[in-house]
Amino acid sequence: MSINEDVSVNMEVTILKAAEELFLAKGFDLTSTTQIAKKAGCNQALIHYYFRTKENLFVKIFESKFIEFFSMVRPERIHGLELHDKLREIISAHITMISKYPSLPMLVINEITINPGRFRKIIDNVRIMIAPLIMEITSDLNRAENSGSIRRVDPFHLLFNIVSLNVFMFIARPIYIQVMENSGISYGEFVEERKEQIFDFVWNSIKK
Amino acid sequence: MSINEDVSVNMEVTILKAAEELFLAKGFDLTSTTQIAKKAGCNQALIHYYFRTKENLFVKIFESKFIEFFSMVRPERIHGLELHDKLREIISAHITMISKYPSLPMLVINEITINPGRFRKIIDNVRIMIAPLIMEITSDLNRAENSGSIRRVDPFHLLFNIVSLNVFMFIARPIYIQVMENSGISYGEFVEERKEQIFDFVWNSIKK
DNA sequence: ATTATCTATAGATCTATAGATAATGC
DNA sequence: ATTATCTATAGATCTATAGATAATGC
Repeated sequence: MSINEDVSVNMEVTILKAAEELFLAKGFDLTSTTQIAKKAGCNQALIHYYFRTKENLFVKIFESKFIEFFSMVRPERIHGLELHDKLREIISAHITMISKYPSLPMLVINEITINPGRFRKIIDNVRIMIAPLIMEITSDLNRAENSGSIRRVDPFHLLFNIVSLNVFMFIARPIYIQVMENSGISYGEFVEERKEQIFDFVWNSIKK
Repeated sequence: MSINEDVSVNMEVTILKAAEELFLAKGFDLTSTTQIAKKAGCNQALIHYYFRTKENLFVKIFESKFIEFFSMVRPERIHGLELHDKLREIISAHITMISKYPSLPMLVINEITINPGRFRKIIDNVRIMIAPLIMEITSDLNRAENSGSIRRVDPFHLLFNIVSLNVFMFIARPIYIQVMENSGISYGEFVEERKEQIFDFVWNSIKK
């Protein structure tokens, strides 16, 4: 049960790891400092010694995961590509990125539902980080449209479609697992399959 | 605050209404019987008099919403239609259906995440209810494929795509509202717009 | 000396029940 | 008499803090 048996390691870090695991799996409200302490292998008071409040600990983890998550977005890598390859690359990279923290989308949505405003700062940052990507795609779409290689599409709806397709499978994972339980195909295989399927679906929809 | 000032009305029903509103908005764990009692305008013990446990009350509401939700699926209405119109109709009806309880998808996913197995019975029912719809769509797709009006598509992935597109906007509603807050377009308008956009996106993807 | 860790506990929930009182149906 | 509603409270959390003890760095 305890995350780290090696006493020589910093207990502050051990607590962070234990808390991360629990917060990602169950969210803020359903995780207790008692559970975190048990998993980290210390007593509950030590958590407050290092982080003062449960909220502090949560925000620390939440922000660091968020930054790590969005720092995976590397728009440079896709710069020179054709629209076709660029979209394939974006979809695949986005799904790979979420795969690393499959419960993060759900956590973000839940926490924003429970406490909108708490993450305004974070949302603003995300908006700033993804703005250039959106601008680039928009102008790519316009160019492709004018050259006649794709039909006329609304960039906002196209991006919303892609995000819906990419994220939903992670949100619905527990249902998928229950419904598909003896279908012989694992969840990881399904995710890989979706990368191609989603790209094909998107590309067939916009190409002329 | 209290849901029903009319004393002549059955308090059992008033409690159910108050509980429904709170459970749908915040889920099982974040709703307390104390809050339900406050909203219903009675004391907390009365809830246990009528429903014995909080869990009983929750399951009662959850199951009734689930049944109401899926009873809106009326596959007869789309029977005679061409694939093109049938898909348009299914997408529009599905979105309308969710619009009535926009927080239900989130609730279902959260509860299944927290307690998989608790809703096995319900999931089995859903599987049985939607099976004929899936069969029908599958054979329609095969027919359209053979007649050359659409390209070859995997029915499972197509349906998963449609569900992703239809449901995600409701799941992500709190984020959408925060991000789009002064964009001038209301959430309801956005949902209406999505009905057309999703259908066009889907149809363009599969048509030949 | 300072920092890390523990024990103990206050104060705030929350669910569920026991038992008293009020309202209703014969 | 029966059913509906209330008050009071037990017992189980949970977060946060105070204060004691153990470990570490000079």
